[in-house]
Amino acid sequence: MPNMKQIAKMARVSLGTVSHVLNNSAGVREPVRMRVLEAVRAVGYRPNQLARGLRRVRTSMIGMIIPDITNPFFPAVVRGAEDIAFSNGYRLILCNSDNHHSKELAHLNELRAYLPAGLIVIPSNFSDLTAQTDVYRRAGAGVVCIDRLPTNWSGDSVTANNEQGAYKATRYLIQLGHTTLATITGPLHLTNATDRLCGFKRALRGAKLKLGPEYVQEATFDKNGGYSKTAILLRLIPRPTAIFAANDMIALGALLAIREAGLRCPEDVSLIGFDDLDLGETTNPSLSSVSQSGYQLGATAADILLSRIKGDTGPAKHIVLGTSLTIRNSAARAPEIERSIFQ
Amino acid sequence: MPNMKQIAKMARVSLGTVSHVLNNSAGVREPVRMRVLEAVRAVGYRPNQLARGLRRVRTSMIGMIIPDITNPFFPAVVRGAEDIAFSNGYRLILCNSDNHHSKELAHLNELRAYLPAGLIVIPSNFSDLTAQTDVYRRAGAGVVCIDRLPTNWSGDSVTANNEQGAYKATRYLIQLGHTTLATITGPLHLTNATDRLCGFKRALRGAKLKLGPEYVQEATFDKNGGYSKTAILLRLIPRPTAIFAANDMIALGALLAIREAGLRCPEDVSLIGFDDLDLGETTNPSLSSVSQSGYQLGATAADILLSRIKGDTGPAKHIVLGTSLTIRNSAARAPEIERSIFQ
DNA sequence: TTGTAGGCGTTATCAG
DNA sequence: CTGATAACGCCTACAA
Repeated sequence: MPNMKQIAKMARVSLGTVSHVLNNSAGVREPVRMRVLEAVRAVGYRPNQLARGLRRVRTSMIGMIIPDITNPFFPAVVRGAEDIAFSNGYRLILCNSDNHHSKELAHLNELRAYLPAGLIVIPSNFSDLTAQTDVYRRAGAGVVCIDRLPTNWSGDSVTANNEQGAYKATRYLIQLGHTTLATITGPLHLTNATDRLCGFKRALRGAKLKLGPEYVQEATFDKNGGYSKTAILLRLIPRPTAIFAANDMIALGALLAIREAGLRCPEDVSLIGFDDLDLGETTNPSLSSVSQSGYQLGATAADILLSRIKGDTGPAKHIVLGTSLTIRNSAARAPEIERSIFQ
Repeated sequence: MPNMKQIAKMARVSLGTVSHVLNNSAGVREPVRMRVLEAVRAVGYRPNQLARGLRRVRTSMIGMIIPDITNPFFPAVVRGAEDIAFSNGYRLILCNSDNHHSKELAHLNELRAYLPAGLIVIPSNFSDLTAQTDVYRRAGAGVVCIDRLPTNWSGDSVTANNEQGAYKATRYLIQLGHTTLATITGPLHLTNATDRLCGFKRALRGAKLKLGPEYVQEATFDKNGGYSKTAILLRLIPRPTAIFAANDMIALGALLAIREAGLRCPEDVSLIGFDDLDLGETTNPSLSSVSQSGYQLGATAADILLSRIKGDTGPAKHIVLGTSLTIRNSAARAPEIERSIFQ
């Protein structure tokens, strides 16, 4: 690996001059500048990022901590962040927390040793991000929290408008004539789960519909969670004719449970998910879902982080991205009986 | 950020001693050792990875270059690699090449500046990895190539047994009574695509079945590719009664095309994919597919890389992972007519 | 067994 | 505008 000294010798200038042309840190005479650039090109020289980082006390790396890249919603988020980071000369160090706060903490601690310019994190369950990233903020590194927020988070954040998305979905179900609704929420210590529940409830209130607490089931954000809670919901009397699932994985499990109970979706039970994952297009029936852009989530977070890195010290930004309803075939008009009896 | 000097002062020893206990590079008396460790714990000291890397001319980072994290097969690969890397103290720098060799090259060049201990790469289309990673190998960094191999690759590699997987799938279709088969391959400059085609052909030869070249369609590894090529296949006379798709995304497109042609899967056309993605469980009909473990692919690559980093200088390893057939509902016995006419 | 000092490749400060 | 020179934090001969 060539280094600055060699470039300096080739260009017959001093070490300092090379540094100056590389960083535009001083006006260097054009002919000299060209000589240096020529040498750089000739040997394919690249500044050693370790030496640079050591000296500047900051690298061009961004730590990204997510629960699990294997969860179908997160790859797009990572991709969005990587695209923006890459095109600005930053690289992503990817870490999986498995939704476990102790693993998240381990990553947080070990990442510090690389002096990253900043962090983008989707907090784990029971994350104590606010306290744990204090070291970073004190060191001048930005921390952007996305998708869901830990309690007391007051730093930069990017989230989808979960409340609004859930509201849209629920209102759509109501407009289809459903009056006995149910929802399967995510873990309610996660803000995105509670926000979606709020949206669901607001739509119900708006339609003056009431429902007992047993029609709200809390589950993990996965297929199993959706499956087991749906089984419970389908045994209730009156049986719900429409279910709002807090994400598509839950909806997938719900679909399975509906089928196993000998019922049909959407004829007997309508279903709407959240996230609008690709797999929703190919299920049977295809899944109606609240659409949010994971890519945008990641890209926006990277944008904010870069602005912080460039020196923006303004107040915390809280970006909330819009959602839209993708209508496919998993929700239909309420069964006749329901409509005639209750309306 | 505390540094070694502070630890040395706290433990009342010299800087060198601290380094020795941290690296076990010299026998340090137990009481002194304890004093140092105590100080380390007290302030949460972590060796600065940049300084360490600069000095050692090698970091604990592994560069991972993949086509696109958004492709549903790759997250598992990344996860497998990350798990093994993490538990050995290594971190992953993730890069997306978008299957473009120039972007791959850019990543290759820029990653060098971080002095990664090694590289794990899924080569892009028309990759010239062999030449481009020469610098790395000369610098003593390992490079492991996975999933598909560029031409002339002679270094470490981990791939699935694509030929065998395709053979199993095709033989299964033949055993179901199909005699007019077709396949949609991936881009044939990719080794995994050609290997799968070879397996398909071997099974045909084994059953003494012949088929014209128009029954082999080359497509990109995605839904669109599968859709358009299936449309072509379905217009052939005699129409194929079974299609082996080189991956699940292609199969998904095929499913769509079959449905649009007014045909039923599997009654009119049987279908088998490759990769066994999660989404295959929820399609209608659910997708039979050749199963390969992306996680294992990534984890094995990381294992090999770590052994190289630890000094293994043995001959290149070529690990080939097994495949299995996951049977669901997209393939059925050949239609009666076909069986009676041709058998 | 412990301590000392040089240098890894940069950047930044400060003379000239 | 250009060129020495001193850190940055760590590792490793080598000396004690």
